[in-house]
Amino acid sequence: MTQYRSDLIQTLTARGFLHQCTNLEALDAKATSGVVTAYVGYDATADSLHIGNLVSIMMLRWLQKTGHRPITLMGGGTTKIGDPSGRDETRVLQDDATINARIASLQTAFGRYLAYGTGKTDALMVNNADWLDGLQYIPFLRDIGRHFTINRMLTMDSVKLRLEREQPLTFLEFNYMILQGYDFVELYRRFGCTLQLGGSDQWGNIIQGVDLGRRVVDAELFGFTCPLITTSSGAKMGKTAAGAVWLKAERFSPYDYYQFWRNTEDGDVGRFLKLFTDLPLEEIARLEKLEGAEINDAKKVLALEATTLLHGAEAAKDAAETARKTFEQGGIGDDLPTVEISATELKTGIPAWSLFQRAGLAESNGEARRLIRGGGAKVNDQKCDDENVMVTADAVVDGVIKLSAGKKRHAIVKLT
RNA sequence: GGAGGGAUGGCCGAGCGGUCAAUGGCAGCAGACUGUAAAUCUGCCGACUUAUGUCUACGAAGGUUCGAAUCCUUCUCCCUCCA
Repeated sequence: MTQYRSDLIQTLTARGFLHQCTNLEALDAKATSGVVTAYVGYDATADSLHIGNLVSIMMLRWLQKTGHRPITLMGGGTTKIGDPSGRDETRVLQDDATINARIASLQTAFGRYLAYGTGKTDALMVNNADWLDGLQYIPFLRDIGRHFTINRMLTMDSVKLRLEREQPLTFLEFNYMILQGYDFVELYRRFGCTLQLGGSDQWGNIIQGVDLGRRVVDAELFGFTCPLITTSSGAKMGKTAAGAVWLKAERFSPYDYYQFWRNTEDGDVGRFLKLFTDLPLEEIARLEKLEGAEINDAKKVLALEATTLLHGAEAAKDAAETARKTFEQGGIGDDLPTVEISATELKTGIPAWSLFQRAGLAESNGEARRLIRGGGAKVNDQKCDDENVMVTADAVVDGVIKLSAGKKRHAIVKLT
């Protein structure tokens, strides 16, 4: 492997973050000689970040750890346009209020990974609505628009794919890459930002910014992308039973988050440890050597470390403990999802199917019935094969009833 | 502006008057095997206290018919060709 001089590039490459870079040698040299300011843009497409955003956040984290300054750019302006990259359809347009509420909600997650402040390497939070909202059409076209050729834009993947698939691409969306390019230049002007990080799908957009920088401000800007993270079986990461893996605790509990990492496929453990934890590479190398059932230990480390980063040591430990109790001892952990049922209601008895639905283990009563018929349901670890059986106060053990759907999904019913 | 074609369940995609809650594939859930892994095999996969029952659903609204995802009319959106 090539040796790089800067801690930054050394770390990013060794940990598997590098996919493409516009000029790696020059960036390496620059990172050796001083503080590099770099940014990643996040559009407010939801009120929480998800696992797909995590790789880029980890890149910013390493950037800061190796003595540079990260900027998290909130797409208050660009969200109003909608990035066509990787999409067959136009995104639904959101109004200002929604976008601003989402941005506010996103910001908390970043604080877990980056240290914000006013110091030399403290992270900055910036919103591109600050400069995009006030743009004037004609001056913008003349100053910035003239540097973009349609010829070039048509060759961009995001555009090309849409056209090839005969899906409509609106003029609004067509402008997205211009605005993202302009963001880069604006961040250079305001903060001396010379590097944009992002996922490999952002390469085209990033390149536009780099080109624009050379033309408009005569500066060499750098682009650096990380690979799109998929599991070794090729599935896109971040999809689970419950949908996307969100970073917000209200949408995806620390326990679920822990379990998500705990269930990593064997072949991904080493790669994920490098990308999603702070563990030193020597330690990871040791864990990677584990084979067979022992690799579960590596998965536990991965789960604990990743959860600690996002939700804190306390919550991570609780999640790990709950998982240990639930899976290794067949007991009940405190972090399991809980439903409260009144004691009087239980006295008369509740049908099993209804209980599973209310505990969130099935989305509808019908699904709960199917679960029970299929033999996947357990009450207090006893197989429940009659959907109509009444669960009464007799089932209460130590004040709770434990429900299981399959081997991995559990919930507890508490009396009130 | 003119002429054609299309819109089906989370996605892809059959069906073209009854037997259609709608073939198939993907995704998902459960079971078996395991290591809370992968692969494989099996079952399930609109809702309703489950019922040879009811309701909702094949872009939207009307209509024809004993009966419509399927036929007709209007509307909306998309695609292709011509101008």
